Amino acid sequence: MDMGQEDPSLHGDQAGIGDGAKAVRGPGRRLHGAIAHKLGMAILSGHYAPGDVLSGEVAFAEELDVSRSAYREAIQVLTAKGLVESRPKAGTRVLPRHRWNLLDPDVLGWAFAGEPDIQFVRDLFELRAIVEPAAARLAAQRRDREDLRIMKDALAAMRRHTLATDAGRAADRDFHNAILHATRNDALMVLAASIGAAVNWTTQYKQRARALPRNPIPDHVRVYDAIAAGDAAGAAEAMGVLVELALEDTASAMGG
Amino acid sequence: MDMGQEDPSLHGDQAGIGDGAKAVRGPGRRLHGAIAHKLGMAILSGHYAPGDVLSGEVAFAEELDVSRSAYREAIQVLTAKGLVESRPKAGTRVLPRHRWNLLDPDVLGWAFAGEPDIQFVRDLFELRAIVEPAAARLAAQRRDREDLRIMKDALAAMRRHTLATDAGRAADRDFHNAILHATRNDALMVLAASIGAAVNWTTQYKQRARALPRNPIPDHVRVYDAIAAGDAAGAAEAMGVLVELALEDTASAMGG
DNA sequence: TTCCTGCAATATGTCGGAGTAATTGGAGAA
DNA sequence: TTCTCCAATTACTCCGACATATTGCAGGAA
Repeated sequence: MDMGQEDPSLHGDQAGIGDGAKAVRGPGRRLHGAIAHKLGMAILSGHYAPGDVLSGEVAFAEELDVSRSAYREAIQVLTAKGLVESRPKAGTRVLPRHRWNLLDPDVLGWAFAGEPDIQFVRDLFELRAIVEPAAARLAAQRRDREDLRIMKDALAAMRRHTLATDAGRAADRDFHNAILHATRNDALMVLAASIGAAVNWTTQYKQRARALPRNPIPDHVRVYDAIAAGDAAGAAEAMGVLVELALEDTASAMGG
Repeated sequence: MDMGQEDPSLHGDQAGIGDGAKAVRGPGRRLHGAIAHKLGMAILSGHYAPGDVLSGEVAFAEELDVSRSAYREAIQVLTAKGLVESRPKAGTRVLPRHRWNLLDPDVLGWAFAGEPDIQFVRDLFELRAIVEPAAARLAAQRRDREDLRIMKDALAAMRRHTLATDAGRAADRDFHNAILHATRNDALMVLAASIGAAVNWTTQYKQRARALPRNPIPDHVRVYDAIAAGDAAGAAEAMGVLVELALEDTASAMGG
């Protein structure tokens, strides 16, 4: 998924997408992947609107200074994610938004790479507020001893490092992932992991905007205790509180 | 799982992925799309297991009787959906299941193309049972007059045609889509639409397995009435009943 | 022996050009 | 005006060559 680590140098957002393509290409990232990344961000950021055509294969590939092969492979990636559609004689057009695979990890990453759309962030939090408490409920019913051990360890790590550090945020992810794993539901795991990764990206904003407004540990402990006790309703409610808090913090940090 | 190396001499109707590629290619479907479709189904059906390598670009492309370009574009599609990963010198390997974008519409389609995995179907229904009632709750709070009109029309069409006909099923989809649209949440819309499309695919089994075990219209009406009345809790509960019923029908039809 | 360094083999990645197929839009006829 | 057909444009496919990166082995040092 690779949520980004975008190259700050490409923020020169002139009229043309052209040139600078190779500058985006990080180590280990293939050329067509870089092109897809660039075009995906350009579409998600609104630089290209639905209905716009990406002027001809040859012209565009030449403008980006890459071969048609690399350009076409990038387009296949975008097509696979429902962002564009190519037809002979018509060119490749940006599809209407409702065709986009908004829950695709890469698409989410592109959406949050630039200035994320406020409404979309709210939608995601709303979905999270639906899914995560339900996940906690299932986890409370299905967790085993091993699940609880992992959660406990993650909680301890969170206490040690706090959410201000990378290690602390990693522990936070581990905790939530352990809950998802305890649901024994692959679809739920994939969904929550995608949303969580994208939304946690906004946590960086939150941390940057102001000091931690509240100690999140007690809320996490409450979730853990409910899951450990097998209290389904309690786990769902405690997790609901957690998501609600995250929403408030993010909203205030983004000026909502 | 050893599908990788095949003796090129046996060109009969072996279980190999090779040949027949062009036969799959329907009108309007591009060659690389057909390849991706074929390989995607082969992976989702377990023909290739996670960790298996798709033996060399050149060899595989030749086996499929397509050019390397077409094969590579297909691989990019699968890569974009998290099914495989290609590295120089190492080949393209099937990724572990937790990396797959299970909620991608195409991936869902491939998963349900053959014999869908029972556990996965249950996971999806569980997720549906979480998401759809929540969607109905939001719809009850946010619907406008236009939304209600569309739902009403769809309901009338369902009554006329019944779920045994294509027109009836289309009306059913319209009804549920109208509810999703009324939530004003794009992420929720995309998610529920994907799951619904995949799960409704199993409806075909259901219809084939036995006659409609129960008239679904009254349950739909109950959902509509609650949404129209702005009764959030009632809408969620009524929708929960609807999903539960669909689960029971599908489970019994699949030999659960 | 064990570990590290460097070289070479191999498969993926990228390139550019040639040829095919399909859709579109207009010319021409009814 | 409407329909049919043709031709131009564009994406699609194929091919052969080169670039690049990773792997694994060979050889030397500790």
